[in-house]
Amino acid sequence: MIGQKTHEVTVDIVIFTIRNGSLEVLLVQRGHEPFKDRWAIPGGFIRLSENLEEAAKRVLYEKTNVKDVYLEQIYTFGEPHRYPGARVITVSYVALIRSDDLVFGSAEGLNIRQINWHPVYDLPNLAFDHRSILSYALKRLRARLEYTPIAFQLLPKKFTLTELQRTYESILNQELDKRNFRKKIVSLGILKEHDEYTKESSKRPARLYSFHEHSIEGRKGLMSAQ
Amino acid sequence: MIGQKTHEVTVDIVIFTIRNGSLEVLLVQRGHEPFKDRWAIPGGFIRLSENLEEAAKRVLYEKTNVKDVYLEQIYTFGEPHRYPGARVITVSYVALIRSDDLVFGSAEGLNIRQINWHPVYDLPNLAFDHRSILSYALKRLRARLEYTPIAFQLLPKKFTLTELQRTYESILNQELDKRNFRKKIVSLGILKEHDEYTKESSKRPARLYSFHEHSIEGRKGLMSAQ
DNA sequence: GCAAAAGTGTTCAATGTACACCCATGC
DNA sequence: GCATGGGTGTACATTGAACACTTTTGC
Repeated sequence: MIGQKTHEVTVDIVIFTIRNGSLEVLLVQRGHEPFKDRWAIPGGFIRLSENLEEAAKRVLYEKTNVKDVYLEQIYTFGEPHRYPGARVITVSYVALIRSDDLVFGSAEGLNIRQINWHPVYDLPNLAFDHRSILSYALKRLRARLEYTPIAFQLLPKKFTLTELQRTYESILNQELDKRNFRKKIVSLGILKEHDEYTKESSKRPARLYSFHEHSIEGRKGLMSAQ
Repeated sequence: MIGQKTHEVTVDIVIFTIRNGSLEVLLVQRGHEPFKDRWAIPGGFIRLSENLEEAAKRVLYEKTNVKDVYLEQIYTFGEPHRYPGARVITVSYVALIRSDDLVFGSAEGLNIRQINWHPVYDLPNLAFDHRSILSYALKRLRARLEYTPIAFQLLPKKFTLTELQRTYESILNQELDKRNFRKKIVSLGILKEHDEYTKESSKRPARLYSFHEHSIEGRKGLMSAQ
C-alpha cells in the first residue's frame, strides 16, 4: 500500500508566554502566499530524519532561539482544504516559554515579515485554520493546568506566590482567591521556600519560592473562582 | 515550501468493546510483510479527499461494518523508523463499539489473514509500535471515563446498573463499590429509569436504565476503588 | 428454603469555598 | 502616616470512602 499519493506534513507550535501580566502567543506575519501578510502560528515541515517532537523543537529553536522548553503534542488537523492548493496535515504542539529567555530568530530568508507576541484575548485574523488550533491549544493548556504544575514553565527560577497566582489567572482568564490559592499550592508540596525576598518593589518585600525539582507529575486539581 | 520530500500518513484505530465481561480490542493478523502474521491495530492510508476523522470512520467501517460509533483522536506517532522501509506517520484514534453490532468485514483482499477480538490484559506481540499506541489509547480512555459518560457507548440501549458498573470496572481494571457507584452515577442525572426489568436471569430481576439523550458532555469525575 | 444477584443509607474524612484583617515597606 | 501589596485562619458545604443487611426471584 506504500506508494499511493500522499500529503505534506507539518508541525505548528502554539507558543505561550506571560508578558506584562497577560497571556500572549507568538505569531509570525507571513511574507508570501497563501495568506500573505496574515499572522500565523509558527510551523514547518517535518524532515524525514526527525520525529515529530524533534521537528517541533527545531521549529521552536529557529523562531525563538530557546531550547529545553515545555512542549506537548495537542492534536492533528487534517481537513482536506485547510491549506489552499495542497493537502497539508499538521501536528500541533503547545510550548511554554519565559519571555525573557526569548531572542527572536533572525527571520533569515524564512519568508516572514515580522514575528511578535500577541495577547491571547485580542488576536488579529489568523491564516489557515490557525484560530481553531489556537483555541484548542488554550483549552488543553487550561485543562492541563488543573492537574499538573506547568505554570512554572512560564516563570523565572525564583518567583513570588503572587506572580504564580497571576500566571494561573492569566491562563484561566479568571480571578482566584488569594488565601485559597496559597493554601492549595503550598499543600501540593512542590514549592521550595527561600529565605530571600523581592527588593525592587516599593512595597512590602515578598518571599521567593522555586519549584521543587523532584516533584511529581499528576497531582490533584487546582483552584476555583472566588 | 510545498514540494519537499514527504511522508505517508495513516490512521490507526484502537477499537474497544466489552465481551464476556472483559475489555477487548480488535486486532487484525497481517497477511504480508512487514510483520507478516503479526497482529496489528487496524489502520489504513488517508485519502486526499477525506479528513482524518472520515478516514478513521471509513477504516472502521471496512473492518467492522459499523457506523455511528464513538470515535476520538488520541495522538500522532511519527518516529522515523516506526514503519520499516518507509516514513509513515500515523494518527491514532479510539473507537468504542457494542460487540453485538459488529459483523466482521469480509477481509476482502485486504491482505488480512484473520480479524479477532483480544482481551486487553492478555495480548499477543503486536506489529510496529502498536503496543505503545494501544497502551496510550487505554490510558486516555480511562482518563476520559473519569469525566465523561462514554461507557454507554459500549452497552445496549437499555442496561442494568450492574452491567454499567461492570463496564467501568473492565475499563479501569479495578473493582468499584456498588453503593457508591450507584449513588454517583444516579446523581449525575444522565440516566433514565425504565419500568422494565430483566427476565432471563434466574435471579432477582434488575431494573433497566437508558442514557438520557440530551445529557451533557463534561460532568464531574467518577469513582474510586473501594 | 436456599442460592444468587438486586437494591438501599449512614458515618467519617478530606477537600473546596467564602470571607477580612494586620504587616512591612517606600515615600 | 499613608498607600500598597504581602501575608494569614476559620467556618461551612460538598464530595469521597468505607461498610452490611434485606429483597426478590428461580430452582
